Amino acid sequence: MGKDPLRDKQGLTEEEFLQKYDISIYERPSVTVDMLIFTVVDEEKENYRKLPEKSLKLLLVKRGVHPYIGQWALPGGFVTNDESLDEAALRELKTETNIDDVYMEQLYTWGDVKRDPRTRVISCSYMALIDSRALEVKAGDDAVDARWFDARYSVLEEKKTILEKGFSFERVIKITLSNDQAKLEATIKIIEKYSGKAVTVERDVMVSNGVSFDHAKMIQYAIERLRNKIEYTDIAFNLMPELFTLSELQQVYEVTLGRELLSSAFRRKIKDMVIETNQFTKDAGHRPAKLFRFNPNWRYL
Amino acid sequence: MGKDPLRDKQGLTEEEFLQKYDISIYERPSVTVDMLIFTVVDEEKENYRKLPEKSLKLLLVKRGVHPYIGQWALPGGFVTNDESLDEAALRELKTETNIDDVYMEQLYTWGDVKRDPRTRVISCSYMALIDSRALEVKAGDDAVDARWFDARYSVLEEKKTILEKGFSFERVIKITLSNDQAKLEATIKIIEKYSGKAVTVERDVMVSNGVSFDHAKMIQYAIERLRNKIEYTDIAFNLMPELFTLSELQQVYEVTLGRELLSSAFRRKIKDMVIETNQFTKDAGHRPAKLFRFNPNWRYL
DNA sequence: GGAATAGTGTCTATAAGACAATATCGG
DNA sequence: CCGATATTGTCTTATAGACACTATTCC
Repeated sequence: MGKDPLRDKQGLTEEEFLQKYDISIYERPSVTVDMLIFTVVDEEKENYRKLPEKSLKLLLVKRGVHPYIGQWALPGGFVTNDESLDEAALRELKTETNIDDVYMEQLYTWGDVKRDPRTRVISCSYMALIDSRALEVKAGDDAVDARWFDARYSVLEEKKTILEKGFSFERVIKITLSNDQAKLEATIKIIEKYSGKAVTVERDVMVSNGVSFDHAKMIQYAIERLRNKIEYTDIAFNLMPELFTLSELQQVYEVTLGRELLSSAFRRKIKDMVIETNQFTKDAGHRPAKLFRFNPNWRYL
Repeated sequence: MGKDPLRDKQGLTEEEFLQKYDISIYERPSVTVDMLIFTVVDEEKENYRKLPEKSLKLLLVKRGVHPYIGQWALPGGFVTNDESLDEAALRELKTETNIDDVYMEQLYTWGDVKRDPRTRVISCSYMALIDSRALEVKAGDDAVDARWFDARYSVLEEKKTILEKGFSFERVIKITLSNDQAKLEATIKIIEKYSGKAVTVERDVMVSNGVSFDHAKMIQYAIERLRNKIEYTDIAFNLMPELFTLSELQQVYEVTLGRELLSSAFRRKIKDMVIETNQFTKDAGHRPAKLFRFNPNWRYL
C-alpha cells in the first residue's frame, strides 16, 4: 500500500494485521440471492384471426424442504464465499432456466431480522428479463418443481393520512400469481411515513396465500420497478425476440404496465428505439405487419 | 404452518426441522452498511451584498485501523444479528452525526469477493440527506476523525464501442472530495456491455487517491442516484431548512445537479411543491425574497 | 365486402427551454 | 440612481393524450 508501511495502535503493518485478523469474531448472517425472472408469453388464441393475448409470467419454485414446505418461492440460494452477488445470481438463473444470456439487474436487499425462521438471512433480490422463446425450465436442487405463473398486479387502495407531525401514504397492492396448477394471492401494504424530516417506507405482508417468506414483498417491489423502468429505458426489448411487430411490442408494454396504450402515441414514443426491416408477418388473417428490430443506437437521455 | 403439519423427506415437521437446523454449515460473509451522508452548506460570502454559494458535502471518516489506515472512508459498520439493515444504517447515522430524524434510502449492495482484504464482506450502501443546520458531527468508534468533504462529480469521457456481437458504453467519472485538510480524487470507469441479450454493468476504480475500499464506486453511484431522483421527487427538501427562499432551493438543485438552471423554468417546475409564507428575508443588501415551506400535499405522479 | 389489425395525421394539452421585462430592496 | 437579486411574462419547442381516418390482408 505504501513505501513506509503505516502501523496501527498495536504497531502492526497492514500485512501483519491481515494475517492476524480473526474472521470468526463477528456474528455473520447468511446471505442469499433471490431471483425475479420475468417473461412475456402468448396465451392461446381465441380465434385464428385474432392476435394472441400476452401475459407477464414470473418463475416460482415449489419448496421441497422446510421451511414453507409445499409453498411457492422465488428461485434463489445462498451466496458462497468465492462468488460475487452478481455471480451467485447468474448461477441461480442458469440453474433454474438454463439460460445465462439475459438482462439482469440488482433490485433491493431485504434485511429484516425475522424474515427467515431458520436463522438470520439477508437476501439480495435480482430481476431478470428473458425472451420467452428461449425457455427450458428445470427445477433446481432444493426445489420440487419450477413453474411459470401469470403475474397480476392491482392497486386496491391508496390513501393519505395526516399525522400530528407529518403525514403518511398507504397503498395496498394485490399480487395474483396463477397457472393451471395453483392460484396464489398476496396483498402488500406499503406505508410511507413522513414525520418531521424522517421518511420511512415499510412494506407489510397482509395476506400471503402460498407465497413463502417475504417473497410477496419482493414481487411487488420488482413489478413496481419493472413498470417504472419500462417507461424510460429499453428493458422491454429483453422480453422480445429478435424480430417483432410494433403491435407485439405494444402488447408487451401493456401487459407489464397493466393498462392499455394508444397505438399512435406508442408508436411515436418508441419510433427511435426500433429499426424497420423489410420483412412482414404472414398468414395473419388480416393485414400483415412490418417486422422491426431493436435499435442499438438508441440511448435514453 | 397448517393444521396437519407437513413433513419433509426426513419425516420432520417444520418445527422439528427448525430445532435441528444447524446454522454453521454454510459459510457466511460479513455484512456491513456504508452510509453516504450528504448535506448542502453555504460557503463564505465574497461580498456582503452577494448571496453565499452553496456546496454539496459528503461525510467521510479517517480510518484509524487497518486496512486502509490513515485513508478516508464512508462511515459504516457491521450489521449485528439482532438488527435489520435499516436499523443498522440508522444506528451508524446516529453514531456519526447524532441525528436520527432524516431522510434515508437504501442504494445498492456491493458484493465483489475481494472488496475487503480482511475477509468476505458484503456491503449495503444507504444514502442520507440532512439539513445542514442540524450538524454536530462526532467521530465514531473505529474512526479517528469525521469530516465533511466538498463533493464534485464530473464526466471525463463518454464513449460507445461497437463489439462483434453488440456494443458497449463507457463513462469515466471523476469524483473530487476536498476540504481544508485533504483533497481526495477518484476516477471510476463504468462499462455497460450489451452482448446479445446479456447486459452487464461493471464499475472499475481507475484512480483512488485516499479513498478506502471500493467506496469511490459507492460515492459515484450515490451522486448519480441523487441527481436522478432530485429531478422527479421531493428529496431536495430534506436538504433544506423549514423556511427557505426559492433562490436557495434553486441553488440546492444546482449544486446537486452540477449545472445551472433557468430561474423561470425552475420556479414553474417546483411551484406546486412549495407553499408561500408571508415572511421575507431581511437585510440582504438587495430585494428581499419571500420565504417558502415544503408543501406536504405535493405528490409526484 | 367484412373482420381484423396496421399504420398515419391532426388537434389539443402540458411541460420545458430561452430570454426579456419588471419589481424591490440597501446604499 | 446603481447593484444585486426577486419575480413574472411570453414566445418557442418538445412530448403526450385523444381520436379520427386510411391501408392491407384473408376469407
